[in-house]
Amino acid sequence: MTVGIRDVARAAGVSTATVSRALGKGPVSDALREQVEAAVRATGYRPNLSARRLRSQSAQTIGLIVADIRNPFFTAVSRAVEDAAYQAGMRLILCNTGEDAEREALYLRLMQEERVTGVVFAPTRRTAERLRPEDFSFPLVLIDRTGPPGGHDGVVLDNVAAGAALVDHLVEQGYSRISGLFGSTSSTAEERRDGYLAAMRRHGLAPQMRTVPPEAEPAQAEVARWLAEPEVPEALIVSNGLILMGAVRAARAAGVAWPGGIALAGFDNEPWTELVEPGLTVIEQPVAEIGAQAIGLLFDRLKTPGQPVRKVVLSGRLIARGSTARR
Amino acid sequence: MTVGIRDVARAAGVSTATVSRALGKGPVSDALREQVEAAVRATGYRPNLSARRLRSQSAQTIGLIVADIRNPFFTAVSRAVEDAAYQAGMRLILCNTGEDAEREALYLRLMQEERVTGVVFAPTRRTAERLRPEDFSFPLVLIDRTGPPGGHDGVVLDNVAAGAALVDHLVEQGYSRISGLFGSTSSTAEERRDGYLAAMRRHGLAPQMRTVPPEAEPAQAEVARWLAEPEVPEALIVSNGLILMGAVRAARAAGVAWPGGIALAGFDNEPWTELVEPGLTVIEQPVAEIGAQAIGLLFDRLKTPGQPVRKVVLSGRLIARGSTARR
DNA sequence: GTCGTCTATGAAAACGTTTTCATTGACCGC
DNA sequence: GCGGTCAATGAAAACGTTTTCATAGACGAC
Repeated sequence: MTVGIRDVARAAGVSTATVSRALGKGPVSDALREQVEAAVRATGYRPNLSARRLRSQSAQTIGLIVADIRNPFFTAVSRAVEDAAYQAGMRLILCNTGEDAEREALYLRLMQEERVTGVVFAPTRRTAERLRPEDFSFPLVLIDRTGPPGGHDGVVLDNVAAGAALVDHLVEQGYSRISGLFGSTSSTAEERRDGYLAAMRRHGLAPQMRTVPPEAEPAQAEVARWLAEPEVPEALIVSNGLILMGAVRAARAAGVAWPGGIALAGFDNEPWTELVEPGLTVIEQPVAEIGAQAIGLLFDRLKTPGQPVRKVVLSGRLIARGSTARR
Repeated sequence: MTVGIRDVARAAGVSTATVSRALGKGPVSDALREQVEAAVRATGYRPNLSARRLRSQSAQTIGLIVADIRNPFFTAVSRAVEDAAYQAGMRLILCNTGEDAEREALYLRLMQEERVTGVVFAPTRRTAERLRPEDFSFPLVLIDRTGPPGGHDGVVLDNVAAGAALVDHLVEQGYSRISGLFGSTSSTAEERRDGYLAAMRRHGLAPQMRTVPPEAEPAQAEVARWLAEPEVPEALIVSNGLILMGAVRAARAAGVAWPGGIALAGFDNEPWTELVEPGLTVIEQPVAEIGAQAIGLLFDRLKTPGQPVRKVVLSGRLIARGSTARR
């Protein structure tokens, strides 16, 4: 039989109200608090969180919905969000959508049913467009991906600048036939593409772009096809870490070797990008900062709901390695 | 104002009991079910999961407690567990302990308070030893790490065999001065070490081992120190993917090059182990199978609680790559 | 000494569901 | 036609807490 607060109350010779107050922060005399704590130890009482949430109407829980936890970018951000949440005494529910709009809707509905305190969400472009604040009874903070302006608070990388920075770097290193391979589902990939495009125009170069589902396998297949065509680019910019991995595999399979092979640059400074020869040039994202800022925005909004919508834009950092060595 | 089941009932002109039955699988006439569904749509009703769990005494939730979600082994297992759980209509709570016994205790307590249906857990050795079934009101399935025999159901790799297989492989490739670097917190690392030891003895070779916290940085530091000593091993076997990464970094930093450098072999067939030259020899774990089996054991125990304790032992697969090329 | 204010405590209501129990009416076998 | 079984439904209890409201006593001001 499970032991409830009434069992503790009986054991301590007090009312359930007093037990509740002693365990929380209500006003209780030291003597009784002592008795209650002893009774809790004696009975092995564990509060029932469902009952507590139901009565107090506060879940002390935040939801985190990301595309794919296997993407190290999201793994890292999750850790930061988790740390910040637990610091604040909140629990975390983590969900993977696999970039699938249906599952996104499913999980958002779940969050409503859990009556969560707030949600941090990396939506696909399609979902981001239809996200209306009035549909949610909790604050929603978008990360990595952005919605229509003025909708929700958000934390994003300065993707346009980052995309342009990669082009500038490659031009500086002596490349001119620079192509781009971008993810098809997120606004983030679009912005990186916009940065790429703008920089290419600025340098008077002809852009050449393709689009692919943002995962390793499709990217590998696409790059393999590309490398088999007559006109192979001198350099390739890709829009995330998984696509970068696919590109490296395809290049390896096609026998491309460095130095002298096709130049490669991408996003996310994952550990392996340094280890794979000759080292991959990437834009490093401030992952911990992104997670921390997201929680910060969430708590701010809980405190002052009427506040104007804020978007925090963080800068990436270019890490140049051998894969973009001077031509 | 939040809309509850009584609002729906009023809108549909029925009792709350009928609404509950219509939404669940109770016996309701088609006409009323129709009315209720219309009322739900009209009111935008979303059930309150806390209330539902409280009354029905069933959380439909399973907990997953792992050491570190950044370890790709756990990332992969988590995905498998999550898929299986959602398939069965259960939600998942994911927790990171960072190999810290205190946080393990904290999260186990949390699981009690959430009144979860069951828990899948990768404990540190220290916690595994004190894990007593009678302390938990839900089934607990251990993965990757094992507890004292007969305590809890579990799914593990055949670590002894895997450790030995790496030694056999290296001997076959012509190595004899084979050292081992093992994680300090898990029973898994111990078993791999036992396999290493047994195989070394069987081959009449002198074992040489060190121990390190199972993360990349400490491993890198230890290997760097090791490489600076007068007696450098010909080959190094390490006990998990993070340690392997540390070892590779240290070797790179020390200017070790392949072929001819120190041979390296480890665990976990992560994507980058193939990409980093000359390819790393590893034991691949059946990660999806591990997750699926864990959920399977959990559900079996829920169905027949009295059942004897089962331990599923899965075999790893040796993937030979350039890092252990013939000497 | 009386009144008012404050603090600690207990009794009971409330949170939003599901489930039990009772009721109604329909249908069936005789 | 009558008792009996069955299905659908509603009223109300129950789940385990927190919170509101009331009460009793202690204390201070006058």
